[in-house]
Amino acid sequence: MDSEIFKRFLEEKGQRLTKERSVILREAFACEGHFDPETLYADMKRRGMKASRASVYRTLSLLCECGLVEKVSKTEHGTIYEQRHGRQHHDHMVCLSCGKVIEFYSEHLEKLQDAICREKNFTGKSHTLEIRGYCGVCASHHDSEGENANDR
Amino acid sequence: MDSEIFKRFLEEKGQRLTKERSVILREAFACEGHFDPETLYADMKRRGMKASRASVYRTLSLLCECGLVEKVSKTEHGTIYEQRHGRQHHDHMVCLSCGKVIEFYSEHLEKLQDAICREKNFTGKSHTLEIRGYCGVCASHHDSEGENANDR
DNA sequence: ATAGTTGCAAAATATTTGCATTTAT
DNA sequence: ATAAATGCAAATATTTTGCAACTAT
Repeated sequence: MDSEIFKRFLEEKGQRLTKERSVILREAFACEGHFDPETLYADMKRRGMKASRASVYRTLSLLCECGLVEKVSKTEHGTIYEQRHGRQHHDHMVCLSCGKVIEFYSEHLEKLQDAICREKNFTGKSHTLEIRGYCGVCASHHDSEGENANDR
Repeated sequence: MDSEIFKRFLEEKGQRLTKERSVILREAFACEGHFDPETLYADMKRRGMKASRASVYRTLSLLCECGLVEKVSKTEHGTIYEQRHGRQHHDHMVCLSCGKVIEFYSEHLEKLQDAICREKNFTGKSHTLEIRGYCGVCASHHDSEGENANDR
């Protein structure tokens, strides 16, 4: 179980798995995807669980440290985290027309990135690859329209 | 010239290319790579050019709007921008510790993405790949310590 | 005169930290 | 009794915004 992993991690540092930390861990893992500290805090409050905003931030740091959670990116609306335990890595294709998200994974792609990191003397910890374009369905309807110029 | 593009863009909106905006544009294009608003502002001041911090932020927004500059990512140390005009596509590595951005380009990587798209029947138009981790300098400090990327 | 721009200082946002109090062992 | 954790409020850091003064047409 995830809380066991966290507990062991904390004990190794002479720290404790408190009620508050358990609650925050549970919340983080409840949303099987991405989350940000404020939303997590709000959801927690709404459900009547008690832990302060400061504890949310402090606990998320710890969860990152032990690898159960990972900082994915920073946006206008704050840092985005995702729970990492038991989830396999994948990348995304996003359809510019219908918004569909296609997940994919390529071993070859991963290896290639490792090689590039080595070449640049960079210790890669995670990555995000988003390919924007048109899914099969939309691509066929697409020939005519003028579309947005968000290309790179 | 870049300032011509900017000027035309502004005039189309009924706005003006002021001295301050010119200075900021010049600064942004002076550093042939990445920059953040604070550094740009500091450099500008150091060189004795006059424009307020507020104008820096306001002008960077405009430059993004017209495509001469692009927001690359947000780090602990602020938003990173890069100048886009006449520059070829590349991807990024971002150091989680010091915020440094390393550019890279791999033909192989591009080809591989094309192949994956074909496989998924997806028509790729553009992509963003960000590899997060630790640059050579930070990685070495990182081994010894207890894994804390919160250096200030 | 008018519409746009500037700089400043205050506000907004997100996150971190100092500290007195509380909690677990 | 001791070490650690909590909540709060204040502090930071980055960015945005309101507004009075300024500038170009």
